[in-house]
Amino acid sequence: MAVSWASVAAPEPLGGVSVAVTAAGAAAVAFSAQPPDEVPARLATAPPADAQRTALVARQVGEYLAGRRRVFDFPVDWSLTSGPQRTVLQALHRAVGYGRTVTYGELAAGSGVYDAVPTGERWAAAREVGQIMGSNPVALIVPCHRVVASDGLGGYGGGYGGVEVKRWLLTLEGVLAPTLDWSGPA
DNA sequence: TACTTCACATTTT
DNA sequence: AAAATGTGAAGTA
Repeated sequence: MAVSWASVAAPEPLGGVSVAVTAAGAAAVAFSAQPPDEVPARLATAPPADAQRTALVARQVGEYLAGRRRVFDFPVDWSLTSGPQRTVLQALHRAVGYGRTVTYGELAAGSGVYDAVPTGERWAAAREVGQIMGSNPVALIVPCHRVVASDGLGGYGGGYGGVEVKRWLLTLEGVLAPTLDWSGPA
């Protein structure tokens, strides 16, 4: 296969994280310690990353999950995204740092993609942003977990248990107060 | 404050 | 064709 997978062990609700790395950067993330059997066709033809970079990505992600890293130095391979999705995700990646959050509506406005949408229909933009987050191929690195609903947590992909992951990540970053069952990244 | 209803584009069943 | 979706804002009690 053409991509290198950086697998990282992770605490509690995650279990593990795998990152697909191409020569351009991190292209996809899966919430499992074992890389998926199949990869998007786009990645199968992408130029592979050298072992050096793959190791770098694995190390930084590991440090982040351990609470010892706040920013990722490696670039993101946006080839799996397109159109408005790419615009929104890039806006998020650029504007929302560690320990910060934005609401779906704010991200929609900040990305500039929905400027033409009348104020009275902001909900539509917010919902579409939600869709984009849910289909974000580079979760974690593009911090889709830092996007919350205007009144609370909002949802998270990965089905039912997904929200648990979101909570864990936000607690890790100090956005949420630790809950009673919070055991920390270690 | 808490709960209900509406707005509506895509995607999945 | 029908239902659900990572929302937001306004209206009701």
